[in-house]
Amino acid sequence: MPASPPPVVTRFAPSPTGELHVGGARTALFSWAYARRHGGQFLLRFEDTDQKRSSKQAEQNILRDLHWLGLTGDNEGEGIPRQSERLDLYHAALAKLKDAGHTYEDNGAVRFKMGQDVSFTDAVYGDVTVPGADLEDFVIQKADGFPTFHLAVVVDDADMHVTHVIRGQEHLANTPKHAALYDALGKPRPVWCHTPSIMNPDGSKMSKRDKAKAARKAAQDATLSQVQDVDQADLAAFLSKDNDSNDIAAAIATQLGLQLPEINVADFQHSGYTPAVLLNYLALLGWNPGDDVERFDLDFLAQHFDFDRIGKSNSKFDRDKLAAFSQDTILKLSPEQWATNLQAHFKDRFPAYVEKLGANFPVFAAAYQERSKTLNDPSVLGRFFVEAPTQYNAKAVKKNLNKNEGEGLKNLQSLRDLLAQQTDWTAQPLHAVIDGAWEALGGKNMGALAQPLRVALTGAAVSPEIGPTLEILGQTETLARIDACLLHCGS
RNA sequence: GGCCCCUUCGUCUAGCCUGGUCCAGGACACUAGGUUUUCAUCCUAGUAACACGGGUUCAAAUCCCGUAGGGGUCACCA
Repeated sequence: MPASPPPVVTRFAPSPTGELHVGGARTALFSWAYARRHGGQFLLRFEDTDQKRSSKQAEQNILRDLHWLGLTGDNEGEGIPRQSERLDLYHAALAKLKDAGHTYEDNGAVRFKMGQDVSFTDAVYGDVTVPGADLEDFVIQKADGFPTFHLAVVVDDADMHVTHVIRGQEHLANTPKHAALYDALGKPRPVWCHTPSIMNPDGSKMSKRDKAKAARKAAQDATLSQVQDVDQADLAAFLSKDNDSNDIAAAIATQLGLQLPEINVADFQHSGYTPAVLLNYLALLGWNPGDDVERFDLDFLAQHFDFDRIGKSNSKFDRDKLAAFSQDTILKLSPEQWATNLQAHFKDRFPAYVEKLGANFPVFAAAYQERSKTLNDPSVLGRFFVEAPTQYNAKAVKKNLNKNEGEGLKNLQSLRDLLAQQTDWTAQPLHAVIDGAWEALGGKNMGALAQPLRVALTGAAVSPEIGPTLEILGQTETLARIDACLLHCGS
């Protein structure tokens, strides 16, 4: 009887040196999906052999973001392994390699001898052969006694019975080393699957340093010499590229009113994208199910994901398309669900709106369901609901108020009187009032009334439907804004 | 620079393995028109790509070679 193949085991093994970025998230997603597809296990592990840069905080943040995405490791229950806590394992492996004559010391570090040609098969890039002459002896144990990444991954993956290693393409060149290590250790090699990189629209690699880069450039362009809450020395260090602190980048962005590029999963959450949308878009960056299917969920991926449809070339991250996906899912939500989601997000991000809008929040939400690409959009588009206009767009005033000898202003004045008498301040009747007034005026276009009103209420000519807009604002505020506008714009 | 990898509309991609059904399909973006009280939604239509040069073949986006461009890697980082 032939031995049945070992159960599929994949893993996501980030180094806890920073936030989870989209590239990592996609790797995790692919690993998760492959394991699910084959009824296997998806494991997590922290690769913290870099003692200087690793932190527990980073571990927590990565886990938080993974969970937000809906990806959980099957070994979280028993505790996620940390390489720093498995030194015995590496030392044992090292001893074995040493005994077999595979290693030699080099200034306190230990190197592994290469020399033979190495061949392996990658699930995406196919057969790879590297001549021994191109392979250098490499360090497997640092002078501090810690294993290097190369030794640790191999030992851990073997120990955890990982059958499929899915990781970024930058590891392709490391793979001959890993293959040689598996062989020397007498362990079966896993299937390697290297994924292409995710790039910025300008073609550069999307990296966690992009935020620092953008902030630095903006600070230099603005010849910024001081930043609130940032120490002078730290700022100087940041500006001279001595560090890439995201905190400093964020402080600069706040001071300059700059929008930093979204790179990390948390950035996209912050910007008002939902996990389902991010995951869907990310999956499509480098993989596709064939056919012309683009919109799908985790279940679909768990049923259809496979390596053979992963592309070989790098792809650029297209925010417009992400936004379109997001808008699409918002449109498909029931009004109740949308209002619930939006309120939860606003409580967290824009509490002032929740406070000010009060019971009107669902009306506010409904007004912006068709107008939002993200959960953040209503905070920008609907700012006038919480802040009265302080100035009026000149073009809008000219077109909607002043034109035809102040026709708009006159209409606004008569509308004000009608609205002042209104008792039922809800969208439907309010709409009816304007509708009636328009007919009474014998106008051919309701805009003759609605547009002057919009200018008065928002300072410009854009708002949701006029009925809900009035309802949300409330009678007192509406009248006050009309008066302010008449005073300001009426000559 | 050495070694390795990649190259279809502006972008993500289908098609390539198993040449003909591809004067190349979908999506996002863009443009035009329609619906509409503004914006948006929605509907309709449209622009737009096989990097280049050689082969092989009756026939090439698909196979082969070369060139160019892009990416990765060459750490006691992962």
